[in-house]
Amino acid sequence: MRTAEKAAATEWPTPKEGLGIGQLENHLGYFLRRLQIWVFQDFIQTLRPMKVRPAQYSVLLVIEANPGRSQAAIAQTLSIERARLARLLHVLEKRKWISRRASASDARSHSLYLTNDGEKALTRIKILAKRHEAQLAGFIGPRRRQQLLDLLREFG
Amino acid sequence: MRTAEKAAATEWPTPKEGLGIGQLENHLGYFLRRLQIWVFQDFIQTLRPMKVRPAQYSVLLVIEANPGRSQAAIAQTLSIERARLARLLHVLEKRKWISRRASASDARSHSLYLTNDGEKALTRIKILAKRHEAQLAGFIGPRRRQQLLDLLREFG
DNA sequence: CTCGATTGTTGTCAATGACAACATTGTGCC
DNA sequence: GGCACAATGTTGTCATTGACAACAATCGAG
Repeated sequence: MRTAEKAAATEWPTPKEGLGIGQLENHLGYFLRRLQIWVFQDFIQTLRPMKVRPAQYSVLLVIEANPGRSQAAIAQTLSIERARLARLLHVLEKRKWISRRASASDARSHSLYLTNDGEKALTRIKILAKRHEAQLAGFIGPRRRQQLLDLLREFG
Repeated sequence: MRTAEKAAATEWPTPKEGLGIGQLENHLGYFLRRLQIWVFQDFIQTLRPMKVRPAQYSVLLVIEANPGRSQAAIAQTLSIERARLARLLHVLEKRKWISRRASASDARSHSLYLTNDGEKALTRIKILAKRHEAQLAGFIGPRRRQQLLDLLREFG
């Protein structure tokens, strides 16, 4: 039993082609990262016509879903640092996709909105994002994609 | 039916506390990245006593599982660029954890091995890594962790 | 042998996350 | 009202990571 335990814990199948990954097989983070990299790569490629990166896209969607909120609120929602969000917004503002207005209730904060240009752009962006999601479903299978989404969504 | 479709596609629950994330709810990449960041953060924190980062850890495990292989083979296995792996190995070599020997069959390539120090360090590293994985199971639940692992492992 | 491919290395650039400092403004407390 | 402390947005800096290009040395096919 002791030897069986040891064997079960240390032996890993070495595929004929390529190398084995050893105990990485037991690490969720490894596979999580590999898939995440694939997903982001595909997203960047698919969204290249609009030159939108994942972080920018997430900011646009959250502003769309919560117009008029402050940068701090957006940053907290997306777990982005305020400093980083400020720079992201600077780019989006230069592209005329968002506008910062002075908040009526708090002179420190800015209220964030999509501009008309931003809404138009987001419409096109969403079409590409949908295509990306379809490609992802093709890569890992629609069923597995939904299972992963359900599992991960529960503690966003 | 048309209105129902539209409602199902555009309305999102806005939680009482915090902001909604809009159509990000439908993007696997978003949740994938959030969990991956949590996992890596916890890994880095837990492994801090050994000052090992995820990439270094993965390299050590793959060398352990495939001693004597070339940098190109390791890089391909982990989908790391040769350039990046070279710099990673420089650090590991300075810490006396790995050794590069001239390959007998190919003068261009190096054969990679763990040193005795490297094996000893890896033993301690694995203990911390196991602790990290336990913490992850505590965070998302052991059952969900296993489900995610099974789902993700199928197309490493 | 010659030409193209492979291997390891170095340099550079962009994106990202982390931290610190700062001016401005809000809030709680006396 | 006045004061200390917190929050907000901004800028600067640093480290990590991935991507790409160039290079010398070497291999392999023809």
